[in-house]
This record gives sequence, C-alpha cells and structure tokens, in this order.
Amino acid sequence: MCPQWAQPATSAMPSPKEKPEQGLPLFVMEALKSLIYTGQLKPGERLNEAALALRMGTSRGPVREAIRMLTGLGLVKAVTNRGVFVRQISVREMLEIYELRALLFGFAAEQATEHVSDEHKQQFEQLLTQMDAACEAENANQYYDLNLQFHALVLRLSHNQRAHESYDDYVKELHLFRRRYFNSPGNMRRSNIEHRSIYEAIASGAKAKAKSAAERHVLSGRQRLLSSIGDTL
Amino acid sequence: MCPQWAQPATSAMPSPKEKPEQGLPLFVMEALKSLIYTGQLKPGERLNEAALALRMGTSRGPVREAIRMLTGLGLVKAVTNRGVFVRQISVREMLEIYELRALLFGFAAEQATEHVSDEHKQQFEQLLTQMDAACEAENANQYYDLNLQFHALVLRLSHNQRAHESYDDYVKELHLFRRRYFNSPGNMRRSNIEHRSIYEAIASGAKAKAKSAAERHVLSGRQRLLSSIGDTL
DNA sequence: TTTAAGCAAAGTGTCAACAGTTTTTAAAAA
DNA sequence: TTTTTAAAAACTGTTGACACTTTGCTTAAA
Repeated sequence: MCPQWAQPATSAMPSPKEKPEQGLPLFVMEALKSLIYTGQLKPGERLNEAALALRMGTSRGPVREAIRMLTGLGLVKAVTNRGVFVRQISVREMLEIYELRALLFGFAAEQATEHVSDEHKQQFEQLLTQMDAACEAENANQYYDLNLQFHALVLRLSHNQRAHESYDDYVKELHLFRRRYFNSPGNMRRSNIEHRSIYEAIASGAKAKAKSAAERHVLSGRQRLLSSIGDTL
Repeated sequence: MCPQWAQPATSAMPSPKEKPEQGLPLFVMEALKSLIYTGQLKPGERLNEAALALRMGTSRGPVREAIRMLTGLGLVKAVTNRGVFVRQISVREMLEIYELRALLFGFAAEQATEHVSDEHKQQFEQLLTQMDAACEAENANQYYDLNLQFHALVLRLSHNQRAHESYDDYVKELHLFRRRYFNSPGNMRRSNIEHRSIYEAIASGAKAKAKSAAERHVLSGRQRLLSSIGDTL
C-alpha cells in the first residue's frame, strides 16, 4: 500500500557522512521515520538508543531528541525507564481514522470543484489512464503511487493547505496498522472506477456529488481493507 | 477565549520538587505548553534552553527533549544554531483551521444524534442554562469554560475518539494566533442561540440539521474573530 | 560621523560518563 | 522439575563539559 515499500529492503540507511547541516536530530528523525514506514521497525517494536546511535554514527543525545520528535508526532510511544515503542493502532482507531479521512477527502473534492482548471483536468485524465494501465499490468506498486498522486491532486485543489497536511497525517497514521495490505487487481479496478466518478463530478462542478463520491471512495477502501483482514483472521 | 487565561498570570510554574516519576522531559514539556498557552511565552518568542533549565531545576538535556516534543506537536519551530521559537500562525492558516474545525464539529453533531441519551440531554440543557446565566452576568471566562464543555460533550457523543482529539488539536493550534480574543456579551448571546439550535437538532435526531447548524456555528465564530481583528487593525 | 573589522559574550550542538531502573541469567531452595 | 532469590547485564535518565555558531559590542579606519 506504500510506494517506498517497493524498494529493496536493504539497510537503506542514509550515510552518516552526508549530515546535511540542518541538525543531527532532524537527520536521525528522518531516518527513523523511514525505518518505521518501510516496516524495518515494526509496530510494537522497541527502539534501542545505543544501537541506533551506533548505526547512525552519533551519540545517544541526538537519537533521544529525534525520538522525542517522533513521540510528538505520535509515531512512537514512550514508557518511562522502559524505552519507546513503535506505535500500534487498533482496529477501532483504524476505523475512526478512515472516517475522518473520508470526511476530509469529501471536503477537498467539494472545494476542488471551484478551483479546477483545464490544465488540472488534463492531469486528472492522464492519471486515470495511467492507473487503468497499471490495473491491466496488475502492477500494484505503480497503482499505489498513481493513486497517491490522484488524491494529492484533489487535496491540492481544495486550496486548503492545512487540510492537505491533516490528510497526509491520517494516511501516514494508517501505515501503523498492524499488517501490510496488498491491493488485488480486482480492488484496483473497483477503486479506479470510483476515481473516475469523483473526477467527473469535480470536472462538471457537481459539488454535492463530488463530495459524496469522494467520501464513499475512502469508505469503500476501508471496507476492502476490513474484509482483507477478515480473510487472514 | 480561554479559561486558564483567567488565572492570575503569576509564574504559576509547577514546583520542580513534585517531579511525578513519569519522566522529566514530559514534566518540562507540560510546563512549556502551559507557558505557551497562557501567553507567558508569546508567538515568535525564542526559548532559551539554559534559562528554562534553570527555571525548571534541571539540566539542559531534558529541556531540549521537551522542546523536541513540542516541535513534533507543531507548537514551536526550530532553526539550527539559532534556537527554537514559539510558532506563529498566519491569518490564512487560522482561516483554514477554522474550516476544518467546522467540518469536524459538523460531523460530530451529526453522529451525536445517534448516540444521545436522555441523560445527555439533561447535561445539555444544564449547560445551556448555565451559559445563559454567564451571558447575563457578562462573565466571559465562565462562558468560555462552559462553551468548552458544550463542545466537548458533542464531540464525545460522536463516538469517534480520534475526531475528538483532532478537534482539540485544532482548537489548541488556534491559540497560537497572534492576538488574544475576548468575547463581547453580544457575541456570547449570539453564540448561545446557535448552541441551542444545535442541541435541539441533536435531541430531535435531525442529522442534517445538526450537522449544518454545528458547521455554521464554528464558521460564525470565525467571522466574529475576523471582525474583531478588523477593529484592531 | 559612518562603516568595517575583530573581539567578546551568549547560546546551541554533541558527547562521554555516571546514576538509577528494569530485565535477564544463574544459582539455590522447595 | 518448579519456584525463589540474588547477582549481573542491558538500558534508560541526567548531567556537566567542551566545541562551534551566531550575535552584539568595541575599536579602528575611512
């Protein structure tokens, strides 16, 4: 469900040499974030300060500061004298977040009807055909990437930067859900049909329709995820 | 617009003695948060590590870690080799956040129609009469406090914990807006009329009406704030 | 008087050492 | 074999010191 998972899962740790003078803690934080999102650090797992410091080529100080940033971001949870652990979200939380994501995406689609230009329409159509192609090729990684772009375009057209940020936060949070999720070709096709109806509503200026179609799209995605959990339970 | 601002602005710093064994960084972070929300640390102001450490009775380490948590929370912004500064939000950001807050509150009110019980209705009515009383007494602090409780009750009845958290985050973020805002008696009265119509819609199970009334309420609040800015510009 | 260079003060960035707590291991008793 | 107890190993928590950067001030030249 995430493009960067496609990369070979080698220890793609940014070289400690290239410490872009922008702060060691920030550098370490990005590295940790990447470790979490790529699944090299799994939900529930503990972060060992000394080991991480060694791996990053720094002392424990900057590592601790990076970890604190992550607690602020809600990616990890600290327990006193015990360590910090990668956050794990429950099914209930997952459902709640999907609902908020649907709300936000519906809002964005609604607003997008007022800001979409011919140029944007071209971008939309290009994305849609590319996604169709990815469906045919059953290329889940590429589909996921294009899917992200589609959603990002809608959010951008909402002309509410904060909404875009919140939406991205929710999506990232959903990555902390226990299990990797892989789109089946059938799911991808169904999903792209929904994309098309969202786009058409936006392009034709049908505010209410765009909103409800966008909301339903996210909720359908939730349902697809939910049933794929049921399968593996 | 905020209850804790009512407290005498003495250096109400939690005594460094009572370090509840839950972590010094967390303790310091709470203290800093309080300093920011009470306005003792104003938006744009720099946080001096050494001075804060002295004030908190610790070394710079825990203070730095606390500050990092705040950067993760978005309350402060760090600039390398220069220090960290209390975040300042622009008018544009303020407007955007209000819009999201409206969306969320509308959603909560809509959902609340499905979970409201007789007991809750009693709580609502009590809050509303108390707010009426606060209007009469022109007690802005008390009104603000009750107002918070009213909103919290709606959010609680949404049965979406994450929505409640996001809503609170938005409200807190709005505190970083440049200027303190004080409710005029007229504003309080208008606001409470809106509260009543929200409650009545929720109590009668009118989903759509509850939603739109709640959205409009927040947007009206934004408008009231906006015009109070215009006055002082 | 104004501008520029250099110096001092203040502050942030990083680290290694030490203190206290938790977890693991091992040995002894039941 | 199972349970208890005790020592040790592994970590987290905190601190003071030191390096480097920025800022402000002083002095000297234009």
